[in-house]
Amino acid sequence: MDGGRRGAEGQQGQRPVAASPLRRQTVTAMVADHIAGKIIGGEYPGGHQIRQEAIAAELGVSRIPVREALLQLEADGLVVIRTHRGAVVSELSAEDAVDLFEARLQLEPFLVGKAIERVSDGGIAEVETSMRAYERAIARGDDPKELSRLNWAFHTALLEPAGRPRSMAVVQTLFNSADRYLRLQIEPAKAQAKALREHRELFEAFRRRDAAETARLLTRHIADAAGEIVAQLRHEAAG
Amino acid sequence: MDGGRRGAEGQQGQRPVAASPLRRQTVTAMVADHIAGKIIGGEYPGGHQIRQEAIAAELGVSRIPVREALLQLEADGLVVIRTHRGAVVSELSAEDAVDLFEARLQLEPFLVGKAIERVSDGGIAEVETSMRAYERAIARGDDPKELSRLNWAFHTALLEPAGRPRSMAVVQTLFNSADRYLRLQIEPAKAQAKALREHRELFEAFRRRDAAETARLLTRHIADAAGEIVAQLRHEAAG
DNA sequence: TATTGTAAGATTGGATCCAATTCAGTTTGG
DNA sequence: CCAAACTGAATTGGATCCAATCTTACAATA
Repeated sequence: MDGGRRGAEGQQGQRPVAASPLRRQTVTAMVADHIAGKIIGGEYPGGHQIRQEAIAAELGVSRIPVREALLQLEADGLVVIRTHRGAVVSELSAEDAVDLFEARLQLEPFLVGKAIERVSDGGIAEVETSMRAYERAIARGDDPKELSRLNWAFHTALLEPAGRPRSMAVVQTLFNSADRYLRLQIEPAKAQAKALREHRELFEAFRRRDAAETARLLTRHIADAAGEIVAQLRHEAAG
Repeated sequence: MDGGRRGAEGQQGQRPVAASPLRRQTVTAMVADHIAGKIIGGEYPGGHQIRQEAIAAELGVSRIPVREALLQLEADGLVVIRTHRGAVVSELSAEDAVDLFEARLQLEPFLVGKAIERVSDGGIAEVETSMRAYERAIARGDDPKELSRLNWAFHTALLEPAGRPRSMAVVQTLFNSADRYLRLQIEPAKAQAKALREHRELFEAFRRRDAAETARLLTRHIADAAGEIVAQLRHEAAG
């Protein structure tokens, strides 16, 4: 969800402790997180015009960090900037969704295979941890934004052991660009139960270090989500 | 090579013609192109510190557009920015090269397959055009930067008909990040002859709309380049 | 009426100036 | 003699102000 924004050096310990434990955060990074949150949370829908002055006033900063934040968000695929016309929350056509998901389908199964080749027991434990966190969040009925974050954390845990940071960054961007549309699909209880079951199957195969099976499950997992999102987008476009 | 920088609305007709044909270019875009050129051309080697003030003075602009240009270049993978520490031309380890090229190996053969499904006769003609432009440039002995640009134009022509702009953007970024290291490999006459032969084979298979063969050739083409670059990087790291 | 031209307001792009952080060299205390 | 603390310049991050561009509404003309 974060996209690797720099500036935050760790958790943000809210309280003003003495000898403040490194809560250094550049204003640009704060603004970027703020806007990204609104977009991912659906508060700024696709097509929404983002006015620099409005954001600046809202956060009590100047327009400079807002502009630089928008540039980063454009790199993450969340907004589109046109010269002298400002930033608009990027919209996703059905074709774009197919585009993004098929790219993920090429990359993620491959990466998970590499991950299984190299993963340590600790890495497997981390996958289990993030899976359980996701399950707990569903049980608690957490909001979609949090669910999305944890869903992505699970995917990250699966792929991270591959040791391919550049590919991971690409996959992250692809995910970010479609993320908020997945939110609609992940809400219904039925879809949640399905995602949960698929995550468990994935983890089981991963734990057994069964590369072929894991790749197959991951492919199906992504393709399923893609199918539903594309159907939804086509439906919206028609209606 | 461009990465889709905005601001240029067409060719830049140098002369100050009456009714100037839309030579509008934002300063940020100019600066970004300038720095990108230096990096790709090898003038700024990996690890080189980029000082905002120096660039600003050199181009006679303020530091604001320089900073924003650097943000765009970071998205293109050409520089790395660390808070309060400025931008450094990104370096490529052998592991990074493997990372980048294997990602391309997942995406490009897939995309060329899609391209063949959908390509028109005009699209095939464009591939031939860009291939011939590359051949002429080699015959003329053009500089490595120009060769790199034309090599990429050929790849673009092969993949563009797939109609997958998001995937294309990803591939472009992956290419940009390794591009300038390929320069070293592309210079020797022997390597040039090989690249040229492979391009011809690719075009032939593409023209026949032989998806399987084209994908196979493209895979080998990319893998070959990857192998040489990785070997070179390992050599440098050792020596 | 449809189209073109024009002017005012809104909005973004860029320059200049100030603040915060980093870094290199030096000093100080052990 | 070395490590830690300090001091200054160098450098980046951010605020304020000005310029360039776009948008919208309205008027003029065919």
